[in-house]
Order: sequence, then C-alpha cells, then structure tokens
Amino acid sequence: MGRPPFSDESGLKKGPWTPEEDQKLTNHINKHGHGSWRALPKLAGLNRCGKSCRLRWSNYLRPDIKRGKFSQEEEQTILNLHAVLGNKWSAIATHLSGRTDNEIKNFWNTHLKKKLIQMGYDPMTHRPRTDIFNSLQHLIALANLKELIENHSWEEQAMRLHYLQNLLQQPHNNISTLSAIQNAEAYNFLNSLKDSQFLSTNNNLGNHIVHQIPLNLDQPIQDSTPFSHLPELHTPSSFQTSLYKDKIRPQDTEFTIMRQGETSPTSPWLPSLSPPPSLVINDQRSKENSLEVVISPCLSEQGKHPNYLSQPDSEQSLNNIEEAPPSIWSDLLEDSFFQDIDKL
DNA sequence: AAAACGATCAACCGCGTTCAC
DNA sequence: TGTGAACGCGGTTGATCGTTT
Repeated sequence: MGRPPFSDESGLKKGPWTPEEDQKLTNHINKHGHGSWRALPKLAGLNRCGKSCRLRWSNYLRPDIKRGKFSQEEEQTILNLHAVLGNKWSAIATHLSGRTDNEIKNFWNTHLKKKLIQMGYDPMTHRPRTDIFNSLQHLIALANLKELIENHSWEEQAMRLHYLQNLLQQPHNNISTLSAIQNAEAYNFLNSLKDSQFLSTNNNLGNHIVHQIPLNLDQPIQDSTPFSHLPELHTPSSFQTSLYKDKIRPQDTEFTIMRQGETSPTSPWLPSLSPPPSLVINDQRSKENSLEVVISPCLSEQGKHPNYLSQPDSEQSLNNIEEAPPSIWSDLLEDSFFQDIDKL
C-alpha cells in the first residue's frame, strides 16, 4: 500500500517507508527524542524531510499506537466528539488513546460518515437531513428571487411576498422540530429581504408588505418596521447562511443557540438534554452557552439500546423523516411562482 | 479467470498558527 | 512590530486490496 518510492527535486525521498527507514527513525527517536523535526533526518541518517519523519512517527511508529478495528465504544466516542468538535481530528484523537488523528479521520470518512448519510443524518450537523438540502435547486432559485421580483410590477411583487408570508404564518402546533427548522429558514429568508437593498430601494413594495402582514400573531406589531413584530429566532449557526442573517422564527418553538460543530439536543449521539422535542422545543434558552459535553458512549432514552447506529438497519430513522409532516417549504416550492423560477 | 469497481489507508500537500529573532 | 522558519492540522491523493460482475 502507498506510493512507489520517488524523490522530489531536492533529492529527498518520498512515498512509502521501508522497514530499514522505520528502524533508523525509531532507533534515533528512542535514543535522542525527536527534537527538531527538521534536523532529525540528517541526524538519523534518513533521506527524508522532517515533515515526513514526523508524520511517519506520529501516525505509525509511535509505540503507544493502537492498531486494529475500532471498537463500538471508540466508534461511539468519535461520533459524540464529532458532534461537538466537528472535524477537529487531533482534538478527537486526544480522547482516544492509541488512535491517531489520521486514523480517526480515515475511519470517519470511510465508515461513520457513510453510516450517518445512509441513516438520513447530515454528517456535519448530526441532525436529520431536511428537505432543504434535497431541494438545492430551489434554494438557488430563492437566492435569485430578488432578481426575478425586480422584473415584476411592485403590486405583483407584494402579492407574491404576501403569499409567502401567509404560508409562513400558518399555525405550527402540530409540526415537528424538523419542519420548524425549515419554517425558520423560510422566515429568515423573508427577513433577509426586509433588509436587502432590494426592499429599501423599492419603498412602495416595502410599505405594502408592512400593511399586508397578518395580525393573527400572538405578539402584536410593535412598530411599523416590516417584520419587527416577529420574535427573535435562535437557530443553529450551522443553518445560517448569508441569506439568513436575521433570525425570525415561528414563535411557538424555540431553539438553542449552537455554534458551528455543536450538537443539538435532538442529536441521536448525545443523551437528550431535554425532553424529546418531537412536537415543540420549549425554552432551551437557559442552556445557551452551555458547552456541557458527554463523551462516553451514550444510550438511548430508555437506556437499553446503545443508539441508532447499533440498530440492525436504518429504516426506522429514515421512516421518521419520511413521516415528518410536510413543511412549509413544500408548500412554497409547489407554488407556481417557484415553478416559474425553475423554468428560468 | 479477469476486468471493473469500490474500499481502505499511508502519505503528501497546502495553509494557518506559533515561535524565535 | 515584522519576518521567516518550524510545526501542526485538515483535506486530498493514489496505490493496493478485496469484492463483484
């Protein structure tokens, strides 16, 4: 395995290490330590660069390296840590004695990532993949909405945006967390329009929207600023894009602020920090900035099954996604308005 | 039997950070 | 404070192995 030996222009050897080279490197480090990696090859009699020596030692020759398959417990630990740390392989490796960052990275890319994807989870967020990500073309179309709208009369623009608002302000009592997130995305999108140069340069349209905002929300409109009556939204930062800088959400759900790489209470890899949010997540704000992390292998709610990954197949989790109530996005995207966009 | 394909993983590369001067 | 060298990290590559057709 590896590449055939060859040299770079400086004459230093590259490619796979021979047993003789391994022996030289090991002997030298055992006697003198590695010291300066740059100086090491010369001192050890190796025709390699220091970087190559360091890598060979830290990933292969180090005496405390554990070899062989990852155990279930190690696998679970990696999942838990990745949910919190993201692709910080070296940080993850510090919690798995005998495993190198390279090994963990490879294991993640070849096994765990695929496993998560097959189970319907986004390997980066550790959350169920939403329709949003299956509708990339529609999102791209949304990004182009401004341009499209500018080609219509302002009355028509207002009508279409009003339609969007009506969809977004439907009651959410029975929606799942998943669709709540999707709705939040839709809200954020609309809100992004509010501050866009597009609306500020289309005063007629902006005023029209203000007057068209339905008054059936619990929270009254505080002022005449478009959308300002909508409550503050807390969404995972990993869901935020340039389109969604302002955070507006349906007010009957709340989200814990999460930084990139953090996991959510709904992550299957960590024990729930709160009751299962199958319908509504209530007041998670007290947990803001809480970085409490459970690293040990987690158990399911009942404490009987290790987790989703240990189930014989992933159909259950996939079915859960399929059974999620239709989101506002599907309504939005079925609208002829968006179908028109597709034709562009 | 052999070709095609996918999986695996050691090693390389480039970039950001740290440190010494 | 600025600069360059050294280091460390994450992403990517590509040869080899195993499986499927």
